[in-house]
Amino acid sequence: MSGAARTSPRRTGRRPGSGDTRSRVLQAARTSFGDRGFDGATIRDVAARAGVDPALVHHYFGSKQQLFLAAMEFPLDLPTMVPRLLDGPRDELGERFVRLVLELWETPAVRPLLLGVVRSATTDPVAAAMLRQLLAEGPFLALARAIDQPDSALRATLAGSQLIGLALARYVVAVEPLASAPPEVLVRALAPTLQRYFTGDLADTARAAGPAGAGGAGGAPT
Amino acid sequence: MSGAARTSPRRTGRRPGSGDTRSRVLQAARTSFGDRGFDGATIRDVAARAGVDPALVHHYFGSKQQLFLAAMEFPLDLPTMVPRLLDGPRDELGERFVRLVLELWETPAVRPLLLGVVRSATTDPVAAAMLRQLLAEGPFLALARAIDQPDSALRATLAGSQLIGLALARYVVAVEPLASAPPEVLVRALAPTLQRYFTGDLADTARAAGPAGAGGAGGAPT
DNA sequence: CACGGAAGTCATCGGGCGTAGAATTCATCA
DNA sequence: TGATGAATTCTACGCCCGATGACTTCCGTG
Repeated sequence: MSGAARTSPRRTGRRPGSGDTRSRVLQAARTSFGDRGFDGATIRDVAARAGVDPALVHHYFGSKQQLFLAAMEFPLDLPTMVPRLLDGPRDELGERFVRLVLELWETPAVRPLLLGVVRSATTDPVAAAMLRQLLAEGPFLALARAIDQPDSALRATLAGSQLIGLALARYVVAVEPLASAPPEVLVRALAPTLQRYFTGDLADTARAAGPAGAGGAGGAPT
Repeated sequence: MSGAARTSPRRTGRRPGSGDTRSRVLQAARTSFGDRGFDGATIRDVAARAGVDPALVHHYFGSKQQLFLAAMEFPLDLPTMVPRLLDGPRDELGERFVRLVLELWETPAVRPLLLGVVRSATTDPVAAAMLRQLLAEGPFLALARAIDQPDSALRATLAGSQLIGLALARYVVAVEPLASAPPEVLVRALAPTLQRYFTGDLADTARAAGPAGAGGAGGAPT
């Protein structure tokens, strides 16, 4: 009754770790941040999903913020992405771009990442900065710059607004029938919009294709 | 020393209320939810902004959820809004719609409300349902239905995706130069997009205006 | 003037959070 | 073999949250 030395339930200390613990934690963090956003996710939940003690998460990543940064750092290879988008008929550029973005969102390994950034960006300043940079300095701007048109910065953010809106409506809020529409339908529906934002006349109100450039477009002329 | 009846610092109980306390709490809730979203906002913060005890907020609204519902219930008069949008040249409909939405966002009394819904919708299910309903059953659908075109539900959500994306990029994340662009520039830039989503050919990929309807559009056919 | 209900405050409970540090076990290498 | 450091767990601190209930003060009504 007093000793209980042999069957002591003291199960502390290191267990024969499987070795991939750190990446399991990272993966758990991605899905947790993706499901709940930065504020909603908790270190305890991440640890539970990874089958690990919460303190271990801290041991590896230091703080919740650093865990978020480590988990959301996605492998977008821009230097090879942009040339591939520019390769092909210029008037199919919008179509190629929409298709690429949709493919990214439909990729199971990538979606939680994007979800995490979008879900967090509405309340967390760090995540907001990440999204801001993605839309204003990422592939959107690179693409807009590669095209010989004025107002490339404005064009990039216009394209970004349409695609982030699509993502929000389709993947975050799940508005029907947008959420269930086949990707190819969306490509056909969105391609002309993107095409126009990148290469079209922004002052054209569609009904009267008047002389281009009249009034121009405000914002930073880049 | 013992009595202290007259100058007793016991300042509890009701104060000669100014009468508009309840609406002050509501207003504080709007700005708090608008700034931080549902999860980020706290009843204590709302009470502090209203200069009131936190328990009073409960006394009035019961729970945080009910407070949110009461604060976000905005006065959008759809029955008079939709006819006004339909009144005028049909090929300027996109332009009128963009202008109306921008005016709403630029109205100081309305912006915190919209901000609150958008900021909360990415993580809170109730807010997500509100946004879903706004995009799929609100003015967007009413407008799309009023136009004699197939796939009105899909058209409505496409228009919604562009405008919610604009809101997210311009007002929530503040992507430049989109955030500082004059409204009129955005009207000109976005009007053709909305016009096409409502009245155009969704299967048209812009470069080849082939026979309409080929392939149609998926999702619910209404 | 009595009184009941509304307005308002206070104190507190129970719970979840991020973070920290000590303790323990395992693997490796001199 | 002995020691050293990394991997892992336990325990706990301090904080803030939403919610509750008792209490006090004011006001309108009869």
